[in-house]
This record gives sequence, C-alpha cells and structure tokens, in this order.
Amino acid sequence: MSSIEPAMRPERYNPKEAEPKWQAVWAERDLFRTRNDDPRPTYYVLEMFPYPSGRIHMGHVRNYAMGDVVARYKRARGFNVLHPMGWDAFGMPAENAAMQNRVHPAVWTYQNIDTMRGQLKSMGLSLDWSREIATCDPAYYRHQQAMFLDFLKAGLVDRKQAKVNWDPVDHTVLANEQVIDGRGWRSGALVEQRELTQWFFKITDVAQDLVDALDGLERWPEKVRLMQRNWIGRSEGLLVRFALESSTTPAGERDLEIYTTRPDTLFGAKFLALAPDHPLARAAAERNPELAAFIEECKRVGTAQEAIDRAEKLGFDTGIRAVHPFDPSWTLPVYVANFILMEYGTGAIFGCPAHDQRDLDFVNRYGLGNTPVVCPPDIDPAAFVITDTAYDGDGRMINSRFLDGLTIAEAKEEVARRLTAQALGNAPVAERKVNFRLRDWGISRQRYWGCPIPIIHCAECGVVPVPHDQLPVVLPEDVSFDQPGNPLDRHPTWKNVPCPSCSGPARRETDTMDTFVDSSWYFARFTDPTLTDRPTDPQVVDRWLPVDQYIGGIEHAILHLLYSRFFTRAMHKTGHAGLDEPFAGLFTQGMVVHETYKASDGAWVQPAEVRFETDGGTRRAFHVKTNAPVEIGSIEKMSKSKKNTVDPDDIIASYGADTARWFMLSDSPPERDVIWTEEGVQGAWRFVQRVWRLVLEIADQPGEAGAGPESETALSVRKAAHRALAAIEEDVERLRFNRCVAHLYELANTLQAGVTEARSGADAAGLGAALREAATIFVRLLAPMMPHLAEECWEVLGGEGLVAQAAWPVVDRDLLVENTITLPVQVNGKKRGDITVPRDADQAAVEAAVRDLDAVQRAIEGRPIRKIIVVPQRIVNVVA
RNA sequence: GCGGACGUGGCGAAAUCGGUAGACGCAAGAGACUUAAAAUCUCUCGGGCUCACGCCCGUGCGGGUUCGAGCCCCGCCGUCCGCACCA
Repeated sequence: MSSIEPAMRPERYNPKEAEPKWQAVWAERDLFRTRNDDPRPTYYVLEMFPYPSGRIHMGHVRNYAMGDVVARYKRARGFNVLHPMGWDAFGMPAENAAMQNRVHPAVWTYQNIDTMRGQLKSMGLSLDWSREIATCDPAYYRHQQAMFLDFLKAGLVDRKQAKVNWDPVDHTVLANEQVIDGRGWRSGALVEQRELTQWFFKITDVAQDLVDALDGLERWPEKVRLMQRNWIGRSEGLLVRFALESSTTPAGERDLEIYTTRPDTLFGAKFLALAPDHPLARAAAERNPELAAFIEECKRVGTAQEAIDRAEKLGFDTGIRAVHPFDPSWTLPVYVANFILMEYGTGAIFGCPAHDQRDLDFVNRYGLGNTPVVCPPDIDPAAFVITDTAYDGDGRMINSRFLDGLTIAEAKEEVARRLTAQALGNAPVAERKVNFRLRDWGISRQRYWGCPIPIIHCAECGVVPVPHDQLPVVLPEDVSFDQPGNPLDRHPTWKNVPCPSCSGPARRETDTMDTFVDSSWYFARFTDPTLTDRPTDPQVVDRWLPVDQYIGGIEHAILHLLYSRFFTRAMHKTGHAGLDEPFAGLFTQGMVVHETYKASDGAWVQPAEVRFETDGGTRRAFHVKTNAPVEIGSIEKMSKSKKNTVDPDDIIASYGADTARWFMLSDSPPERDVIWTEEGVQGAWRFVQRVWRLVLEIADQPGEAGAGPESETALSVRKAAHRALAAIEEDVERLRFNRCVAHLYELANTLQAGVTEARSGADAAGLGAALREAATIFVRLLAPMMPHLAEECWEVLGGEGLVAQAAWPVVDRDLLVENTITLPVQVNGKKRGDITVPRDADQAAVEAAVRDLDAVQRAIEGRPIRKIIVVPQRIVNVVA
C-alpha cells in the first residue's frame, strides 16, 4: 500500500506547535520591520489602534485580521508596507480602575498593554512592533504638547467659556454619553450645566474645507462622507436685524439679529423667537418675573426630559415688538421659545408658520395665525390654505408684495439684495451668512489620565505657554484617587510653578486634553516614531501619508475621523506635515455578534456554559452544569453585560489563530455584522485540516511534467488555480474577503478532485506536476489569511524561503480563456438549453446552432422565430 | 420627523455593465469506512408536479420599461443605522 508514506507524517496539523514556531521565525528574521529608506513604492495599511482595556475581543480579531490580509498581500506584490500598532492609552477607564482597585492608572494601563500585546502576537499579525507607541508615554505626548503650542501660535486654538455637564458630587465634567436621564452615570447626581473656561481647537475655521474635501475622498464609504457632511451641517442664509419698538423694549436694546435660511418667507412672518438664554430674553426677564420663571422652567426641562420638549413647543410673549424690515407699520411679537437653541445661529429666529412645521405648531398653540407665501405648482393660490401641516416644498411666491410670482431661489436673492442695501442705524439690515452646525472642538478635560495642556496661568502675565525647552509637562506619579475631583488640581506641589515670563508665582493648567487629540495624529507619528526633537519629519510623513487603507469601526465615522482631518490640516499649517487628508482609503467593518442565552431566572448565561441538543430541527439549549433549560435569545453585539462574548485566547488555544482569522473573514461581507457560531469555527478548523492533508498528498506527487501532451484533467487543475488567483487579486484589492474565502474553497475542491483522480491511478499525463504547481499558487493565496498554515504547507511543498517573503504568483492569462464556450439559450427569456461553440464563433454560426437545438424547437411550438439576440460570450435569446 | 442602507433557500451569503438566480460555506439527510464513535470520503439538498424526459412557480408586496429584471422606473410594506427642535 502506497498510503504508508503519508502516514509517516503527522496526519493532523497542530497549530499549537506550528504557530509559535513560525512566529518565532518571523521575529528572528525581523521580517515585518519597515525601513523608511526602502526605495520600493510605499503602502500604508492601518487598523484603528486599540484602547488597552485589558484583553482583546473578537472585534479586534476581525479588524486586525482584515488589515493583516492587506498588509501581507501588498508585501507579496512588492510594496514597502507600513503596518504598525500602538495603544490609545489615555482615558477614563484607567482612572475608574484606580478608584475601584487602588491601582495607579499607569500601572493598570501598562499591564493591560502587556497582556494585549501578547494576545496580538499570538494572532500572527505582520506588524512592525519596533514602531509601537503608547499615547500615555511622555515620549509621545511631549510632541502633542509641542504641537498644541504651535497651533496656539498659529491661531488655531481658542480659550473661551463653554457650557459643560458638571457632576456636583464627583466634582467632574461629564461627557454627553455619561449623562443618563440628566444624572451622572456614576454618582447618580443631577447634572448641572456650568460655564467653564475651556480650550478649543478652532475646527469651525476649516469647516468649509472639511465639507469640500469630502468630495475628494473617493475611497471612503459614501455613508461616512454623508454622516460627516450632516455633522458639519453647512447652511446658507441671512442675518437680519429687526428694529425693536423702543416703548416695548428694555433700556439699551435697539435691535435684534436673527438667522434665517428662508428669507423668501419674510412676508409670512408671524413672530420672532429667542432662545431662553438669549441676552435679550434675560434682559426682558429682569422686569418680568413670570418670564423669568418660564426661562427657568425651560432650563430645567433641558436635559432631563427630551421626550417632552420634543412634542410641545412652548413660548412666552416678552411684550417686545419688532418692526418688519419691509414695512415700518408692521410689528411682530417677540417670544421666548423653548425650541430655539442659543448655540445655533444667533439664538433668535423669525417664525413663518406656513412653511415650517415647528413654527406652525407654535402659532397653532398661541393663536398667531399663518399666511402662506409659497404656493405649490398646480394649486390655486386663492384656495391654498395651511392648517396642520407646513408646506416646505417648491413653488412660487404669493401674498408677498414685490416678491409675488418669483421662485423661492429668486425671492431669497431679492430679499438678500434689498436688505443688504438697506440701513438700520449705521449698518446694513442684513448680511449673507454661511452657518455651520459644527462647533469648535473643546479639548479640556478635568481629569488626571490625559495629556497635560502645556499652559501656565500667571496673575501678572495671564496665560503663558510653557516654553518648548521645558516640555514635556509630565504627569505627577504621586496622586490619589480617593476623593472626587481632578487629582492634578489638588496635588500639593505639581501645579505651582514660576511664571516663565516674569518668574513670579504661577500655576499650571490642570486640565488635560481630550483623548481624541491623542488619536488625531498617531498615524503620522508611526512614520518615524523614534524622533525625539520633533513630532514628525514632514518629508517622511509625506512619503507615507495618506494612509492607503485605514480600517476600523463605524462608531468612529464622525468624531475621530473628523478630528484627524482637522488635526492633519493644522499640522500642515504648522509645518509638521505637507498634506491635509490623512486617510485616502477608509473601510468600516461590521461588528461581531453572537446569540444570547438566558436562564429561567433571567440571568445571562455565557456561551461556554451552554450545551445544545437538536431534535426534529428545533434547537434547544441547556446549562452544562445544571442541565436546566436555557432560553436562546436574540443575536446581539458581543458585550460583557449580556455575557455573549467569546474570548479570542480560548479560540486560539483550542483551534489556533489561523482558524480564528479564517472564520472572521469567511462568513459575511466585511462591512456587515458577522455572527460568531461554534459550527462556523469548526467548519474553519475542518478546512485547516483538509488543506494540510491535501498538501501532504500533493507533496507526494511526482514533480516532473513528463513528456507528451498534458491531459485534460491536468490542464483543468492549472486553469482553476489561475482563475482563483485572478479572482482573489480583484477581491483583496476591494476587501471582499468573504469572496476570497469562497474562491479558496473552490480551488481546494478542484485540487481534491485532482488528487482523488491521481490516487485512482487513472492515466492523466502531467497531473502530478499540475497539482504541485496549483498547490504552490494555492498556498500563496492562502498565506495572507492563514499565514502559519501556509508556511507549514510551503515547507512541505519545498517552496523557497518563507511564504511570507514569497512573491505573489503571476496570472497566466492564456489559462483564463477557454477555446469553447457554453452559452445558455433562452426562448422568450426563459432558459431552455445550452450550446457549446468555439470561443470566436460568429453570430451566424451561433444562430444556426440555436435553430437546430431540440429544446428550442420544442419551446417555440411551431411559431416562427422573429429574432435571435446574441450577446457575445454571455447568452442567446430566441424571440418567437 | 429628517437622512441613509438593506430585504435572495432552514441559516451566512454569491450573482450589481440588464443576460444561466442560489457559487462557497453552515445546518440537515443518505451511503462508504469503523467492533463502535469521532474524523474522513461520496452523494442529495428553493418549492411544486412527474416513473422519467421535462414542465410550472420562485429574489418583501403591487405595477411598469425591456427580447430578457434580484439588478432599472413608480407606488407600498418591513428591518436596521445615523441625526434628532440646526431656523
């Protein structure tokens, strides 16, 4: 029996041995270290770096597996690939851990980094670990401080008052997502709105450019570009000043400026409305206690009960009367209204109820009436009445004096033209204004575990930047977390410093930077992370950036990506980079989801504690220990709270990294959620073993092609390999990993069939050689996805060097074309048969073959053939 | 409410230049091997009718355009995501 030979080799592929072995070989040969002086074309692939929360999760596995496929593929294609990894290491969880476990944030963070680095290494990722950075390292954040000061000098930084969510129990500022039903998420205390002086990056200065440049980001998902566009929220409108009747107005107030995008509807105005915290509203409230009470009421409702202020439009008449800019005899009441935001526009509007639903709801409540001024096409203006639904569509102006008959666009233009020419006091009544929803980026955080803002406050000299030669401002290590508030602020000595300018006693800024700042330039730092005297070498940055392929979660579609786009522009302006857009290609991958399990008492049960039985097609679940039935719940994002997580370490320990990577890439399109199932992992594991057996058998095939013509089978094996190669090239380029997997399965099936035939002893000339050639292609195609298994197979097949260093195979185009093709034949659009014709058969030959077809004759049932449509290389349709 | 995406077998999905719907995998079923199980190998696998050849139906629903529609157009229904009074 010839099967004795394979039996001598290990039948089973053992990832526990093979994976660490190959990882050690790669590390020893320093295979993935990237050199900046390498002359080959560059390719920068980057996955969003992780927060060191403690352990990696399946989402990381999916994300990094994808990036690694791209990195290994591009390397095989001859690129100088940059594929680095680092840690988004500042942030609140470290401080929470400090409070709960009395462990210093730095200790906690670096321990987590050590654990997670080990986990990532066990995945076999082709990362350049020599470039590893942690944002909490002073070697990193000193440059961030330097850039902050550069930005300050360049006019990109502002210091101003802003409202924050203040937790009065914890003495801390809360992010919006930490405010739940108006209460602090930790303390449960009612959150107050406080005015604090904060540092801001002036992102609004580049808002227009941030919108415009979105059009150039062609390799970004349309969805993300749209979300950014909406977030920036550009609108074109008019600032209009209304004169106020002095007899109705608090002393010192003469006019009121509003913002509108619908100046065309000015003749439909019924009222003006102010935000509750508008200065004029406050002034009016001083002489009117009821108004003051109303304003207080609005503030209280503010954060707590979104549901209510969504439904009810409430207002209060201030008694102030404003004069219509086109008619001195026409006055409008000025209300304070709860649906007007001080933060947007001027905090004041004019209301045209006929054409704005909010305004209509408002007037219907207070009986102010409405006048339609835009009439829809095909409607009689005399019969056009608005009752409950405002009309915001297109049409022509009515009831609007000199605007009547104009289109909306014409009317907007006419009003703008007239009002900008008209004077009130010694200034024009109106001014054209582009407005943005985007606000400046507040970066001050009253926390310890973040990058200190390098500023000193001096009673004499005011705000003084820390001199460059005194950077970094390093966080003190001796801090306590046993009291609420910012440890930096109550540190006994840290904040006391001499003023750099006058040497008098001064104090440090105790706020630290938003952690989004840390992640807004790490991709640039990776290009030369050991530079000590400056954040970046702009020439090196420009060679690597923009990142060719950035991969991460959709949850960062807006803030992280927008801030990074701003920061790169700011780095450009201050000479740290020569470009504006950091990410040329962006891909947002889906989540990893899993079934949930619930015990009868309502407690969540971990997947590892559940056992399944199938009877008659229905699946039942039981607790492994108690055997109690467990309810199979909905499929949801893996989360600790629902206990539906699977630990990558466990999977790698039992199946190996390749199996985990393969499964994460195989089942669903990468942008969609993927369901983690035990069956799916086992399927991936079976494939690993199957590949191993297949390769062992092929390795035993005779290598020589031999004399004489190649058999049909041998040729088809070679063709299959080159078809898979061509398809996978296209699919990897477009990140369609699930299709790559399908092609590899298909090729494995073809190889399997070839091996079966070879084993049967059939006389197929050159089959052994064809299988060997196909297998060396197969293994190189597999290598980006299952790198360890591929190395092991490469070795068995006698490949030169390491497959991680092997060049990508070259497609033999001749093998992709068939000499004969099979065309499906339709009759009246329904498939009735096939014809097989030479590839270059002309129309007439095809038609003749089709007419002869039995199936066609049967289907036309004696009717004459009216027409034969031949789509070359695709299909034939007979019309009868 | 506004904006966007998506609806294909028991399941995850292919097929997007308008040209054979269901590639590939999972689950299921049958068989081979085995003392047995696991593993492995072979086969079946959208629904219906038919001994069979084959025929009919089928891509959320209803219309339309076309020789031909999962794909294009119109109108519904459903699911998911983002924004949430932005004047």
